[in-house]
Amino acid sequence: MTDMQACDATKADLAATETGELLLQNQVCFSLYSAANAIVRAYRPVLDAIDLTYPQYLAMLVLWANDGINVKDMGTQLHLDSGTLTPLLKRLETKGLLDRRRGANDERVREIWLTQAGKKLKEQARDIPNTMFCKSELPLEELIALKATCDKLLSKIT
Amino acid sequence: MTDMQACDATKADLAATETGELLLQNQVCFSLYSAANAIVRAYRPVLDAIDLTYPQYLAMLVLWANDGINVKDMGTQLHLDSGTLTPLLKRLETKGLLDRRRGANDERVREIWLTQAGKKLKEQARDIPNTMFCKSELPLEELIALKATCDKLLSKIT
DNA sequence: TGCAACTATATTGTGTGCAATTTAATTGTG
DNA sequence: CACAATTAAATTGCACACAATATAGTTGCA
Repeated sequence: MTDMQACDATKADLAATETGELLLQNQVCFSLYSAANAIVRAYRPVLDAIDLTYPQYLAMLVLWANDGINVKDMGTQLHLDSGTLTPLLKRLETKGLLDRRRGANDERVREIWLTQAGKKLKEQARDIPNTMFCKSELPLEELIALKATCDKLLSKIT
Repeated sequence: MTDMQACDATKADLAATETGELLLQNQVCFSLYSAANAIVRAYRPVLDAIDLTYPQYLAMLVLWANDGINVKDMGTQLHLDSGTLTPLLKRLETKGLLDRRRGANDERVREIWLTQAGKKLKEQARDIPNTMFCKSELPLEELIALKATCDKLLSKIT
């Protein structure tokens, strides 16, 4: 009743042939993909004020809550790997927001530490969540439900 | 009661200071962004079988329903611009799936026409929507609600 | 009709995402 | 203790997204 309920062959065949599953209009994933792109676009003017991209802002969120975290643990939180994070963190280092230090015990590990400028930026970011909330113009309950479904979907397909 | 309900200053201040809005765990947008990335990853092994990326697959969906569409109209449907679509369509042309013809009436317009191989690929893609539906392991109703909220969000922030 | 405004596409440059591979350091095991 | 297996980052290569700009081609209107 839970796992396979969605994969009943008869249901699936009916859906594919009669409701046009190969139409863009019927693709949940496309809606999610488009909404995610739109979110990054909507953040842009807001984040321009503090000279961050959206992924850079996410990395800063992690650091503001976990100063000194290493690349692997940041990657676990952000669902991103070193191929994405290493150059991103180098750019934030160039901006003077953080330092990338080798771990004292384990030379393989790269610890990411906020600079004073990096810590200070948190104050300027204080209003961003509410600004974006207002941009969405969606009821809080609907956003909460959206987050719950996205989190569930992520855990299922990862 | 509708537009500004979310932006009440007192509510917002409370939320920011007391519930930690600058925490990754409380970011709806981050969940959406991560789920969208995960979707592209989940499509990869499925689409490898027909040698398409996820954005290329979306472009093919548009073409299978609108053969001969131009770049601008495809961009409207996909919420993507020529900066993204021109190189993507060139890659699909190189694969032999489509032709890029100049419009007969208007030389500025680029019409995209499926080749025989491009049309034939639709048969091989027939099962993909259901395969992905099964991967998600989410009830149909929840996916429908997810799509509705994403579509609403997209229209609000665009 | 001339030509400025507009439109469709293409190009350039920057920053992701991510698979695959490489490099260097650490750990487990005989 | 040697050394294969493992691990953390970094690197490489490719394909997006998208802002900004460039290039043609078309249209409107004085």
